Amino acid sequence: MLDIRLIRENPDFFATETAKRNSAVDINQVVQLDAQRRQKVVEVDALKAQRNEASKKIGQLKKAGEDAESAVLEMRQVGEKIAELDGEIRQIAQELEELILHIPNVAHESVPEGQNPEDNVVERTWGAPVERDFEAIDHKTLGENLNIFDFERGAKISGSGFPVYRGLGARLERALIQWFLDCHTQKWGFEEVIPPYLVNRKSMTGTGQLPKFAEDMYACDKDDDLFLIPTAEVPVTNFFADEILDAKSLPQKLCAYSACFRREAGSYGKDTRGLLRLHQFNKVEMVYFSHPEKSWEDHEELVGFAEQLLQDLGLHYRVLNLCKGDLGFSAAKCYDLEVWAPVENNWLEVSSVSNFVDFQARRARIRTRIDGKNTFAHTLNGSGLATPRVMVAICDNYQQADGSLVIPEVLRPYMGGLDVIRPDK
RNA sequence: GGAGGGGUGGCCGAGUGGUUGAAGGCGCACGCUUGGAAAGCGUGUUUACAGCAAUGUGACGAGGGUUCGAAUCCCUCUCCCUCCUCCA
Repeated sequence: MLDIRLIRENPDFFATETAKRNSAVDINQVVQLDAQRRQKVVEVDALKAQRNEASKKIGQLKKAGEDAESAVLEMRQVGEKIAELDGEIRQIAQELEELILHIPNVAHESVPEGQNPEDNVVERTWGAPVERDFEAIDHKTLGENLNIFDFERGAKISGSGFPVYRGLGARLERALIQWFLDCHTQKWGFEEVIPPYLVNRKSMTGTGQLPKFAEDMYACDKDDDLFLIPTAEVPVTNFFADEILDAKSLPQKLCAYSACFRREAGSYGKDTRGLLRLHQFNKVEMVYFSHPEKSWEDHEELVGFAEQLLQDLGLHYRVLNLCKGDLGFSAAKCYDLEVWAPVENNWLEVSSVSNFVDFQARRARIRTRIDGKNTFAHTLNGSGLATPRVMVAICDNYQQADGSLVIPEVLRPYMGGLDVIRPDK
């Protein structure tokens, strides 16, 4: 959520910047509603001041046993006027809030201009494509041959987009998750949390999934008003909602494994093969609660952690600085990490590392006290990492001519020392 | 699911219709005291909105109602605790 005071001071800037991010919200209307609301507040505050004073006098009169009837009658009328104005203010405020909740964040100055994915800027590339002398097969075929994925049974149980990992595939998936978590907690100082997978409406609004993106989420029965999390970002960022964090404790670094659930409405038929786009997948998420003056440094550090994972896996990847038009709703800046999948002949997004500055913090009321003043903290997060496309990249890069799959070295301790998965197993 | 109890400031805790934004305590900050510290003493210490400011208004889990006036009375919801029931 943007600061209404800033919008009020510089409406043109916000109109231009939010338009670049495909916002449909009319900033003019926002400014007008805000002015209306404030004008009525001033009006009603004056009436309330009058009433408070009169009430005090009435109390004194009654205590002294004197007649206060005329003042009571007069105040009854003032009370009615106050109720009327309060109602109008509430309605305007609601309308205003609804609009503001739909306005995207404003991008940082280092974010490239642009509307399309082609306008994203490649910041750097690491590694190089594998070289080999045989025709590699796609991960779906490879995985089914090796009996490590079962897409048909997943579809039977739940539908397409719900894969089953089986046997050594299940173990490999678990190895990835555990190795990710161990890096975060043992090497980089994150505290691990295991959050709820169902969250309430307030939490979904706090991180910016609601109200705008309701159709992207699985929702439970209306009576419960609970939503399946699309990412651990939601429960973990809301961990400190409504709290005031000690500035000395920042950045607070939390990480979490969770299953993630996404309806992927509107992307039917896109990347449907195998593990490329799923309704349920596994991800380890990193979340930072940062000092407002340090969040940009922290953002670079965070993307570094995600990159380190890919480097340790020996996977060729690139880092994109997303342009304004491609940036997620809540982010002020976002790096996407894309891993090279040679069989797909494509770059696959495996991580998004975002700085939301105070956008989520204002919605979720996550604050910190700086020089005696309460200020919104900055929130950041990054995938570290989402497993499915990493698994695709491993399949694409680590398969051998005989149809076996070599286990990346860092994962072998988590596989009981196993170094290769063979078709006969 | 049934019965009961409770949500007040950073924390504990008083307060059942009228200068109570809130006693008292703890904690914290600053000052005095000290060679230094502790103790002691003094002062200060919630937050949002409007305003250049003085100041005004709102907020005692949330929302609604009664009243000239609500932390205090009524209704709905929510969360926590205890007991019973049920269950991995």
